[in-house]
Amino acid sequence: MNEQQDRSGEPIRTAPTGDDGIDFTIIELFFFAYRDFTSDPDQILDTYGFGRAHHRVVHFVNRRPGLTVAELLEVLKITKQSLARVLKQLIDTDYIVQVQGPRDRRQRELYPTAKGRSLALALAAPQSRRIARALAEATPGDRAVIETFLKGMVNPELRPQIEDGHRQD
Amino acid sequence: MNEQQDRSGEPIRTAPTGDDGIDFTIIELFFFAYRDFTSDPDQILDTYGFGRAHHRVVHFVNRRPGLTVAELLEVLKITKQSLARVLKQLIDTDYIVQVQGPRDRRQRELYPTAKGRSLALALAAPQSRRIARALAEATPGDRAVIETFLKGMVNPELRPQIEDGHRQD
DNA sequence: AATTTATGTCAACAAGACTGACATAAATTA
DNA sequence: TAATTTATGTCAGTCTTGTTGACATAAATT
Repeated sequence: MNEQQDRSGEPIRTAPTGDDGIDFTIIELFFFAYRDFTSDPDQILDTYGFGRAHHRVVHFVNRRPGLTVAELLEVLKITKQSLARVLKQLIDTDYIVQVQGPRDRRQRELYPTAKGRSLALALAAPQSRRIARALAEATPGDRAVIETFLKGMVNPELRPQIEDGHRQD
Repeated sequence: MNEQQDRSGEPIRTAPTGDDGIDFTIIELFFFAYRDFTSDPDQILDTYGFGRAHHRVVHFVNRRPGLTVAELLEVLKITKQSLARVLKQLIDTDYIVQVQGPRDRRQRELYPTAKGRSLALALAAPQSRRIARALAEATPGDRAVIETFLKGMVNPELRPQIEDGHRQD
């Protein structure tokens, strides 16, 4: 907050130099990469009348079969009202089923049906292909670098949640 | 579309095995990484009464000062009506100025003001810090691996557009 | 002079997030 | 047992950011 307005409104005609120490290259690559990464499943979802929100739900229910509504909300970091609409649709159309929790009967465990599993895989397939293409020339060591980088981008508190070991208790 | 419903509705209680060849690990890491990556600027934007759409506009106008409305639409891949709302706000509040195109006077070249440059840097700073943290243990070679990976995730047609050389014509 | 192009604007709509309020059943606590 | 808390569901309204379609204007091109 320094080189601010004198009497301002003046257009700045030069691009940021890099003296500011901002990593614009990766910031921008990350934006474009993620946008295209999500565009593959978006196209498929369209043909089902579903949106990105449905995708997320189907994805996590498939990855962690039996998670409860509360756990799903925790992972997605959305409100239950937001979840309710899409979850209801997915249940009504037999992609997901609810099972009353065995220990705690207030809980609803969420499971994919065969149809739901199938959809989840269909949505993941082009994303996985895109990743494979991006890794085509990479060595196994490169893969580890990328995973470490991506994990390092996640908020530290959330990292335990995303470990591959999230299913054994 | 095969292992579909018999009389279905049956919950599938097992997680996908990996036999399907889907790269769930990176798919999921990418989701969490991007979400947290965008959460930093989102918080700042809130205090300005701006949203993510404003961020994108401010970012690209700063990165490519003097781009035209049509070029901005092309980069963002949104409609002009979507852009209009947020661009108008940014112009009205003196973050961005329009300059009549010198060659073609129908065009509007977009430039940041000092205020706009300053906002763009403020929004990019925490993202850049997050990236630096994620790269903390990485070697210079690792950085190249990550850039190559991210670029490989972008649709091939768009890659020329995002090259660092996008400013010289 | 007629047409095309770059931009702007009006209106309506949709997805997916939000808040706040209230309902129900089951578990927990006093 | 009675009271409270918890897990889930639902109703209603709002906001941001995307969409389509239609039309207006000025400048460039044919």
